[in-house]
Amino acid sequence: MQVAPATLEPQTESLSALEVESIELFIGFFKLIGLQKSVGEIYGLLFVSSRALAMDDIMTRLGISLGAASQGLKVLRSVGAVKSVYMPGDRRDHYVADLELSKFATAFIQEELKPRLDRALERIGTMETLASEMAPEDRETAEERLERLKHWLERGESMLPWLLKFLVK
Amino acid sequence: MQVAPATLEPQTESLSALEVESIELFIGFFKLIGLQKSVGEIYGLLFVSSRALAMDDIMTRLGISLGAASQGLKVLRSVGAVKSVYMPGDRRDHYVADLELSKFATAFIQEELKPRLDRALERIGTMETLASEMAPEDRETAEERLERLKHWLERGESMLPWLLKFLVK
DNA sequence: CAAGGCCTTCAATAAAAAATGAAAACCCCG
DNA sequence: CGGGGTTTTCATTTTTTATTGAAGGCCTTG
Repeated sequence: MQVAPATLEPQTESLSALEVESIELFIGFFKLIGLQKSVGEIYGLLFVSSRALAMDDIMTRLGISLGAASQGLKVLRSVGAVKSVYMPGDRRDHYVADLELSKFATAFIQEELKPRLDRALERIGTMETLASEMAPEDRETAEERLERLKHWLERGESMLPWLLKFLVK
Repeated sequence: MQVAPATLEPQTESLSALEVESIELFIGFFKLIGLQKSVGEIYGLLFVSSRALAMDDIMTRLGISLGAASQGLKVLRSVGAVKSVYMPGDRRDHYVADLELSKFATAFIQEELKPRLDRALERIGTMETLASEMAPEDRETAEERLERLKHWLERGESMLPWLLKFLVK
């Protein structure tokens, strides 16, 4: 009968100091643009890896579950932050980090920021209608403020194309 | 003896359609820059209010707790999104929304984005040292990628002053 | 300087978000 | 097709984050 290992810890092959730094860096970054920890972990690991990793490697090295790895990779693929490469003689997908960092910013701007600005501007239209039906003294305040907010949002929106151009290469 | 009200619901004076729209709009916005729901609610309410509101009013109208109102106002004061005005004959503080919307963007950039970029650039310094001690084939990959990341971050950082100038007024 | 209204704090609770892993689906290749 | 390796899905559990409200501090006022 086989004896149990000396410790009860999950046997994650330990990460190098470089990997740890990279992972922490990208966790922080990705959180900022609304992506979760496990997504940042995976990208951080791949970023400093000189070879492509299979999902299995990722789970083991990071000590995360199968589901988390699968979902994390799905997100990373969807924003183009990761691509799979063919490995002869291995049926598993292997992933490498896409180094075009601007993709994250682009995805964030186009998928988070822009839609939110559009939605807000629509909503202001609704609010202008509602405000127009109010008692005069309240109406004036509301209309002035809505106008102001609208201007500011439009200004923000007008900046996005420029911002994109600046960030992409 | 006074009879109890007919319903058991908390007697939040109901919000107008305009207020609801405003609140939803700012909840969304504030979430984007990492502020919580109750903070957005309070600002949204104040934004369309033509008179200053006491903390008590805010709690009642929004149906949130004393603590949430207090903490929400604290956050809003700290980013300058709200200011208190003096109301003769009333000991309570009364709040109005500061309409300088750019303050939110500015606070976000200076208190969230900038520090994070600085921290990331520091970290890259550490990583470069770590990379230089690696085996040649891995070292080369790591160094190239770190260089690339560094460039991109520096580029981002260089954009911040411009962005601030654009957003403020 | 005491009483009471107003506000803040913070430990406890509730709500929301993320991670887990078993079950099902999806492939290849033979 | 059929078996087995690989991946996805999703109900459950865990973790994280936000909210609550009682206790206590701070003022103002009488």
